[in-house]
Amino acid sequence: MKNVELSRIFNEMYYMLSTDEKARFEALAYQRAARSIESLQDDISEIYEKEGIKGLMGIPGIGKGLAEHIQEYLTTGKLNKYEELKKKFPIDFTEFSSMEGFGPKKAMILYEQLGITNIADLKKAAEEHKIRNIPGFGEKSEALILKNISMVAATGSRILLSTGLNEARNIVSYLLAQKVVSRCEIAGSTRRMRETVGDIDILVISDQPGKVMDLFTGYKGVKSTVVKGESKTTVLLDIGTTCDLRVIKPESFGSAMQYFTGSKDHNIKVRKIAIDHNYKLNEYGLYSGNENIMEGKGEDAIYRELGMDYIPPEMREDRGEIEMALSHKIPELLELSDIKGDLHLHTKESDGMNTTEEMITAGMKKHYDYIAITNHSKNLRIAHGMNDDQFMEYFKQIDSLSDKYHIKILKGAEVDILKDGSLDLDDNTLKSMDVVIASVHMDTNMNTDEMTDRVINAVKTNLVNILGHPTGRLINERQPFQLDLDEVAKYCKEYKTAMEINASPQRLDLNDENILKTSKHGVYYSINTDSHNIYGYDYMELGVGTARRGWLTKNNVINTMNLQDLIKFLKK
DNA sequence: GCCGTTTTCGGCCCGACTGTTTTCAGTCG
Repeated sequence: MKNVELSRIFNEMYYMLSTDEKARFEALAYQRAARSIESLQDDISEIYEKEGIKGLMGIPGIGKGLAEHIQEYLTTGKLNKYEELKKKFPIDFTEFSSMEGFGPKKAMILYEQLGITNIADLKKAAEEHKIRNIPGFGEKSEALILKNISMVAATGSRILLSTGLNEARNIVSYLLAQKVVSRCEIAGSTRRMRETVGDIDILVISDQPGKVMDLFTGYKGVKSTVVKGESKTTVLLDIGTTCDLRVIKPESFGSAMQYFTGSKDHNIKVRKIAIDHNYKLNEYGLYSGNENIMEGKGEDAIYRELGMDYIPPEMREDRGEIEMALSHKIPELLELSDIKGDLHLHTKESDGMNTTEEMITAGMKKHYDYIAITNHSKNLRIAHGMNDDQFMEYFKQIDSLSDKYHIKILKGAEVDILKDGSLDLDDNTLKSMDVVIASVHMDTNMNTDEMTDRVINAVKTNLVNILGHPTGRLINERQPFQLDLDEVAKYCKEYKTAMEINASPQRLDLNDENILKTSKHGVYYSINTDSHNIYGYDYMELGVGTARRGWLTKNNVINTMNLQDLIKFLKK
């Protein structure tokens, strides 16, 4: 996959071009292209092979010029313009970009004056006090450079949504408990339920901004303070991400929520629509001349005033939702409260931590109508997978528990899809179950054709109700399998196999992009937590958030059905 | 370099914070 390389190269070209004021818009074009390619799910070389230059130009932010650059890189392995720029600026901009407060202009000045090309050089020069004498720099910026270099080590990559969401909620509770804020809300990518969080955004209303900021920087999870002002303060948290707190005036709260929820691309487009309506939209309000016509109103009023449907935060990524809102076609998205059961759970019998009864009791606390116990099959020895006899024996135990609890317990398995696409248990065993999840766990290094055939063969057994974590990816840890999801989705639709939206924090698989892609085929989904203990049930909200990012309504999701309809669906 | 219901040129979001300045440039989101 050349996507990562290309987005890194374009990003570096953005920095190099940014050093020249005349080229700043060209630079921005490279940055947009880098972001676009980074978020692209499909392999860019495949797009080029299938559709050529035209296909590349279909990617947002890629025009003729950049498409030709991509073509050059894909066919020759090099990009001339990049090599030329690199000769002129032998600076490691990619490394510098991980450093706060140090952009292309400063990097350029220090390269010209001191020959600094990377963070190690920069650290040495700062320690030797060579930077304070450069015009435009001083003692403070020298100290800040050293501080920010030490923070590069402390700040990891983007953290998982579950981590960010928990910490954001902790901070909100902490601030509300201090009685100096009258309102406190999470914004940013956490509110949009992005699978990873780069920084946490929190907005408050308070008439004592100074006090709020003092309390905030004193929060127990704060490692250090990055910037501190009356309206905005940024801290670095122990969990390895930064958190911005903004104090907002009550009359601007709605527009601030809209503004700071983002995404950036979504906001830029909404703001252009505001301009078309002769308004000016910013974080303080929607202005007609000098009058804020949104004063005191919620963010939904902004969308309505611009002739749009309200757009739920999870959809705000500029992936077509603005056009949908303008034509009043925003779907009624699935809600957490629509979920009537969890269909992927493990117990002590395979690799779970809790007993069957403990898992049942925990499921009842969620007020579910049904749950499915789905332990691993024998192929997965490391997870104590069970063989046919063990499953049949175990199901007797479940039957004996069924009368004791007022919740339907569905008997199932998470059966391995073996290398050739066959399933790891006898057909008769599988036929006796209420729910069969089939997943790939081993032999994952196959090419696209092999893996696609393997998964399709499993679906074609007509014994599979749910395709478990379809791409196998682990966020920040493991790449997805090479798999043609369009082909797989077609067969899932034909054989009434739901695709799983696995809600475990490090999986979220299918992800939003893949849901958008596969839902075109009219396929069903099942949102499951894959819980290995009683606490795992809480991850359902992450799965629902991901489904909402994929624009799903409750009609697409089988575990919103009542028990009767679900059983009918599972019988095919 | 991209883009288009202002469409092949002329725009490209805009305000807060910081440090080095004495009125502003750089960076960030």
